Amino acid sequence: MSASGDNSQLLEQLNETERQIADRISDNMNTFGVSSTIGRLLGIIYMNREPMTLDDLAEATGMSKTRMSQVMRQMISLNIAEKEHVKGSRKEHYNVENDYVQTFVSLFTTNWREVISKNRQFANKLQREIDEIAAASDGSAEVDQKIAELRKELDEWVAYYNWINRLVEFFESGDIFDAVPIERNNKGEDN
Amino acid sequence: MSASGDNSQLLEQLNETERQIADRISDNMNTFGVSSTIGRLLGIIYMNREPMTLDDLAEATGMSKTRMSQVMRQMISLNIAEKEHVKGSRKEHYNVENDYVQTFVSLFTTNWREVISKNRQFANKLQREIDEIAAASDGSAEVDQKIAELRKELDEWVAYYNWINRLVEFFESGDIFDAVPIERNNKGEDN
DNA sequence: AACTCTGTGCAATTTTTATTGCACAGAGTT
DNA sequence: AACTCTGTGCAATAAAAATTGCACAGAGTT
Repeated sequence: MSASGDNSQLLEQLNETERQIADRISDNMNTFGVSSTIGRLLGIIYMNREPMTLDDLAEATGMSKTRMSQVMRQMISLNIAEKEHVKGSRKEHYNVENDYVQTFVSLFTTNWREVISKNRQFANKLQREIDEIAAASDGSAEVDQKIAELRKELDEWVAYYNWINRLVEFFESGDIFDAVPIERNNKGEDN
Repeated sequence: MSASGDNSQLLEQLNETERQIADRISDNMNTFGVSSTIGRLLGIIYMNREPMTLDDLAEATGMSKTRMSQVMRQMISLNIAEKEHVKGSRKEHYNVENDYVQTFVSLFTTNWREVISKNRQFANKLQREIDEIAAASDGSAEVDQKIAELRKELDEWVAYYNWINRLVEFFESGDIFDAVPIERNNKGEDN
């Protein structure tokens, strides 16, 4: 019953809605402390449902191709995007994980693994330094007490990063989904 | 028998070590996407083991009191610091959670709760918009297919934030510690 | 009331981060 | 080989975030 003018107006509304979804994805990414353009590209590629080239992205965002290149590289190092070779095209295509939860897990584990690694190195260094100072100690109560304090601190530090380490493992192995399952198709479930 | 010169040199080394710990704490905070000064203050107050005033902090960091005020307010809103009234002093004192893991949990839950809230509002709005468009649909295959796509997207979105919501609950309730226990060294038996 | 602190709003400044434009290497094509 | 793309290094620029200095309100003190 409707004219084709209505049709194209509806389609425009639908596209606008898609754009809003992409924006929301982008906003979510901010919580991971990554640049907002990362979130934007993630949202765009996700909603596009097909891998995209740097030129596609530059056009979609209105930004420079150089920036697209920088951001995609960063996304790859965060494990939330990957290159995909499309035959017949010389351009690199980029695709993103299309599962929200999986993206969450990837970002979480990638970010924290890096921290764990640094923390471990630091704990080793701290251990050596404390031992060294202890060896040179003049035995005064003040020094000894401080050494004991630092030793305790070191213990807590080690316990901390070991915990994060196991936490990351818990996410990455998928065990998290036994404890906190993903409930799909449960309409109207809210609290 | 050591001279007092050795003693003060040792103490200086110990203080330097403490400073390194504070720095590491600060670096860890970056992963939560918060300003590095937040991490710095957290580290300083933590290692100080006593609540501190804005003036104390300004002196410890060499930064302005205004900035200290801004940062402490932010830390309080992130649930990782709190005001503490010290009698006999007119100044506000600030204290921080002294358990690394608990700080992690606080930041995690505070940050994501905010996202969940925004996502929930968004999902409701999206639902309404899709219904509205569907009601105005001209029944063309193209429009209907896109509407169906968006509906599916909405479902996934809802499943996603419901999952994060339950995840946050899992952390906040402490159930996470059944699944991933904190393994403390038996050395220091505090708490 | 007058006076003294203490914390913070606000605009200005500094520092950091994001973004671009250009050029050019390397790979693919003719 | 010469020629054409494609992605990226790099230095410059624009935008955003952090930081400061000043001023002033409100609360506590004399």
